[in-house]
Amino acid sequence: MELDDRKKRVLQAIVDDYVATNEPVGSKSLIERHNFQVSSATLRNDMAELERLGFIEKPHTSAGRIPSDLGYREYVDSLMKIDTLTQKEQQEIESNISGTVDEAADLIKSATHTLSEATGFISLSMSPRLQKSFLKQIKILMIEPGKALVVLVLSAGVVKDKIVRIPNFITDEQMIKISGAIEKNLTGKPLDEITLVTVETAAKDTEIPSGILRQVLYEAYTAIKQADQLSIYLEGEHKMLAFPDFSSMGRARDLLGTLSDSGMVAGYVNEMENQAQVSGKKDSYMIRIGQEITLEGLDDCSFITATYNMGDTVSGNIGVIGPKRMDYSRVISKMDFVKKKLNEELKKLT
Amino acid sequence: MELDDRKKRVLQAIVDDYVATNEPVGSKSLIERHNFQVSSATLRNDMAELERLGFIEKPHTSAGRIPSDLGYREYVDSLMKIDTLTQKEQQEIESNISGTVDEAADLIKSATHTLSEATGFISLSMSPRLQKSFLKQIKILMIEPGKALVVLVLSAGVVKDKIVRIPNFITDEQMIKISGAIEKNLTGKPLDEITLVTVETAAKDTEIPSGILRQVLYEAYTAIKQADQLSIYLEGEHKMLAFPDFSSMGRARDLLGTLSDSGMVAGYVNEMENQAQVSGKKDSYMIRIGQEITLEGLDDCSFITATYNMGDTVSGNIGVIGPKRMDYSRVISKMDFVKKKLNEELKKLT
DNA sequence: TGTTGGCACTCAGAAGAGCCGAGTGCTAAT
DNA sequence: ATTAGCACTCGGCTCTTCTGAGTGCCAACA
Repeated sequence: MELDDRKKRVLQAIVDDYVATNEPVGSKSLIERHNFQVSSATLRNDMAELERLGFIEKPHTSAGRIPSDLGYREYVDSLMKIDTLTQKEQQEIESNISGTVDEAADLIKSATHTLSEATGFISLSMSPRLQKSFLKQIKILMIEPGKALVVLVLSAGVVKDKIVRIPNFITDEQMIKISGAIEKNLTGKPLDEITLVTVETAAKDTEIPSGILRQVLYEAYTAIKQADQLSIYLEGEHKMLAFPDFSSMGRARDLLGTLSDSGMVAGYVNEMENQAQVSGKKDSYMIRIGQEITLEGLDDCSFITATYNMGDTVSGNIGVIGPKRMDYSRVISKMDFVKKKLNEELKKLT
Repeated sequence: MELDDRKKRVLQAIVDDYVATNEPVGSKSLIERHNFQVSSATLRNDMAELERLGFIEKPHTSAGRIPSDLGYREYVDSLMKIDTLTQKEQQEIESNISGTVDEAADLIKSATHTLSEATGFISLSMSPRLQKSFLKQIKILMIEPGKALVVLVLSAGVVKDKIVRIPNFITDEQMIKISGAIEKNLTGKPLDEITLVTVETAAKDTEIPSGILRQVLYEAYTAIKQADQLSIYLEGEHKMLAFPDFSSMGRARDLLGTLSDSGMVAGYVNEMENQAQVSGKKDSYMIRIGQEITLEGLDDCSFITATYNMGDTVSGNIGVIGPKRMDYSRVISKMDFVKKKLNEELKKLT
């Protein structure tokens, strides 16, 4: 069922007006604000049709119409055109993201912050998926008898460390040997190709008794495996309280409650990313609207994400969560620009 | 002006009832719930007196009384008695905090989480104040030409690292020399005694050209200085939305907005800690009620903190932020127990 | 002097009535 | 297919009234 041109314009106008005013929009106000060359009665017919098709709905009999989830979906898929940012908007974002930061994590955080500031909504970032990054260096440093520090330097400028317990009687010299052997054999390997076996084989030509060795290697292995754990960072949650859409408090609580479970949110972002990969995404962004979001309490939200890249093989996500009654075009263009800048800056770190 | 015994009981009863019901409490309901051996008229006289003294107030003429900030203050200072936790409550906390964690930061986080769960309020923790910790190890590892990693191992099991830029042409051998020299001379020094001069002198007997050396040392120095930056961790913000005390949305937004500025909150916690030190605190906790809190939007909250210890010289804070209409005794006893457990576990890491 | 019963008074909040007006669907004419 | 016209709907605003918990105060009492 294809919408004719005018109906498309009507839907578009309804979304635009509703986003701008937060009031159900009626046929008459539609005529006033947009110059349709027809009468309000005609629009009423169109609106009845749009409602029958599920694109709009009315909160109650005597009110105007508001877009349904499907309506928003149609809007973002085929009706809206993405704006370009003004010089000033670009500058504001640019000046916040670029700078003299040497750690990728800081850069990503500052991009997240900028994104929340620029949109006025909740922003988030996922840490890079490091399974595909490779080990540039690995060192095991003795801290004190029984305790050592595993330091991993990964491609794309990421460093991870972990304190591990080791047998008490291992000496500095032994540890240097082990560390050297592991480093020699694992450097250059992608994280997801490193298994416990790989690690154990890596150190087999040291002449350390295998009992001792095993435990150290096991700890080194877990440190490596922990390095690619995903983490999520959220910012600007409180901004949602400013929107009338969440004035009911119960809704606000559900929303913030769900978001406080960062594991769950991270999982959901991952899912979005995966689905986009499978379906051969054509857009630079992924978007979920209202009930499409399976997280509890986000029924009145839209969730927009994009993918940033760190080197050739490693990527992560940034995203925005806002009321589904949002200016999609503005948000998407801002997110896109933030992503672009972030990619550029990340490249400089490589 | 000392309160006589009955007036004390009245104030106590008012606080208790108001905390339990969130309704202004009147003379009659006071008689019903507590067995005062006098009539409601007598209590009315007492209440008038308490109001004159500023301990209680009425929201409007025809309502009961609610405690004022001063009333709560009197309550926590001299009226309440701290409960002891039940076996079950203790176990719940214990099982969450102890465990096999090797990093102090993780331990503190899990204590914070437990604290929020146990109280139902916002909890927070400050990272340990590391100025007084001493350097156990410092290593500078080459990552690639122009880039190095400074790794600091501090007393009390804290590790910090920082990627720094260095002159391109420094060789591995040179770096090992520099690293060794710094380590030899700085190990064992408290962070706050290390200055740029200390660092520069530490490496002066390497035979590296001083131009090159200077930059590396400067970077090492900033890495050290960055290590003791305070950070704050907050959890459970959304829980506040459940309380009728914050149902006005505007208040909720102000509260969460203020809390999202972590630097500001950290500064305030610091201030509380310092004032407690100066005034020779006698309690194991610090408490600020309502308007006593200078942070914007926390007028309806109480802010309770305690100090945890990591070794002899290093300490940090944990705390709870809840509605000032809270069960102080319960919260304080829980926080105290969490702190105790946290201290025990931290000790194990040393 | 502290305590009590009694009484007039207050006032927030709930409940109900009425109105307004933006918006709708439908019909008949163009 | 479009339009004018019209009867109808109903959320939300205002206004009023009512209710009841709670108060302050006074005069009597122990």
